[in-house]
Amino acid sequence: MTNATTSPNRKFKDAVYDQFARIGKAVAAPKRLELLDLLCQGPRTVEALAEQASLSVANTSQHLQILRAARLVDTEKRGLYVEYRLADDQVCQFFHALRSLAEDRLAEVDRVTRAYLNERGAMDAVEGDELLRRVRGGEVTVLDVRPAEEYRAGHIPGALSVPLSELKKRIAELPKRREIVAYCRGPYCVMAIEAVEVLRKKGFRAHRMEQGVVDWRARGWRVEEGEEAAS
Amino acid sequence: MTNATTSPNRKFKDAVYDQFARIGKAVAAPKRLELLDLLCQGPRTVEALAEQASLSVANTSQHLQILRAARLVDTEKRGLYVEYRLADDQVCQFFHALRSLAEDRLAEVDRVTRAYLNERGAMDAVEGDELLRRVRGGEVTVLDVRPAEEYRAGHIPGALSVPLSELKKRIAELPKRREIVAYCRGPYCVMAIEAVEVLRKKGFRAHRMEQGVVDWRARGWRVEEGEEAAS
DNA sequence: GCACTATTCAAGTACTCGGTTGACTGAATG
DNA sequence: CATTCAGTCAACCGAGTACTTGAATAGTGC
Repeated sequence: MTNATTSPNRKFKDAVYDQFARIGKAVAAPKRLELLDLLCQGPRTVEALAEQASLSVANTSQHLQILRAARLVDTEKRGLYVEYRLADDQVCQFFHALRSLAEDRLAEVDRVTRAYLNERGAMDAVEGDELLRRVRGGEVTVLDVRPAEEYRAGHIPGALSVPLSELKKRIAELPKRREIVAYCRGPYCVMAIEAVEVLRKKGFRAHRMEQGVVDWRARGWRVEEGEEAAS
Repeated sequence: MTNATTSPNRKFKDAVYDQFARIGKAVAAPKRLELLDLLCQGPRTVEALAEQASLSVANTSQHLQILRAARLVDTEKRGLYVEYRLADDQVCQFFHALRSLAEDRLAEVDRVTRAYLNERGAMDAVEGDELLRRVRGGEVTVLDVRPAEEYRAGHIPGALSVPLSELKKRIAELPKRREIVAYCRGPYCVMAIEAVEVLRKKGFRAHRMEQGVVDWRARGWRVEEGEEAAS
């Protein structure tokens, strides 16, 4: 079949697919996918990434260097810190293509999330597009419960920034009568779930929106940057 | 930081990213990417895949089972053979997203292909969109040099099926005056390159089109199926 | 039944990968 | 100038992976 000395065609193909596999290998580890997901929300330091992905700093650094070797992320030295960011918007899109491929093809993804939501006490069914419509129409108070930096890097127009960690302190600021919709990083981020739990306990009418800023942007809708208007 | 007993949030996230990584792991091996690429052209038996990817049958079977476990491919028993096919069109799209990410981000891909083309004797620069326009306009004779089954599974409208293996025999069928454009599986498939070499040696005006059927379809253009009209 | 074929399974080996630990670099800060 | 802090590097271990070889499991045709 293939003779002992591999043909130049074969060599070429092997070389090309080896290159493609560099991308594949980079996204073959769950923790690297988690890091990519976080970086889709905006740039971050190694330490921040390590904490948010529950990794040691050394380990995080190594994963990031693998991602950098695959040219998926870039670094920038900012004073004492090293800031990691996605190398290109295409990377974020690719991550989301991978994610939705997994959602569509692997029934386990759905199973796992359902199990988790059940365990947390039967979250109501997400209302999907109807909820999005009301958010867009400004019919509800929209809460961005992510850390303030991520809000600054981009948020849904009109959303208030109330990081989950500050929610209890600042709960008095929120309008009691109006319906509240909380969102965070996306469908697999649990901050909005917790926020809704807190809000409901205090008597608010609160819902969780699965979509994050990235999904919002993917639909071609406008994303606002910077601080919110002074209240 | 994270206490000994991992929080349920962490467990959930780990479980979710583990699932995503199943897709990642599936595309982490160059040979599996090559198999996926081949399957993008149409269904095939294990043996055919093994031969075209220069793998042993047993090894091919194992790779295919990994792809199947990730739900990227499906099997169908056809008499004595097992036919493997992509589980969904989304898989093909995902493969192409990965490929173009690699092309855009990894300079090595370009370097490797240039080196190969040079070695083969300075292929002329591909003319890209201008060539595509002429192909669409029917201004040239279009040659599909892939094996006949692949032609049948889908080809560029109006293209003639002349598998590379039969080209020398059937070269008399081709119109001598008209310009010929040959295509095969895509930019990293070498059959069209070889076809053009043969044609030029025989005095034809021949060019290679980088794009394959998949790229054609990705642009939203019509793809024809089945045999060519009797000549 | 029998031989034949396409594919899969099982076991073994060399290699790679993820993660830990601890030392190291290089830029502020006292 | 020593200290502190963010991040990286190096060495190591256990688990996993790609590929080979040889046996086992279907279907087909006689």
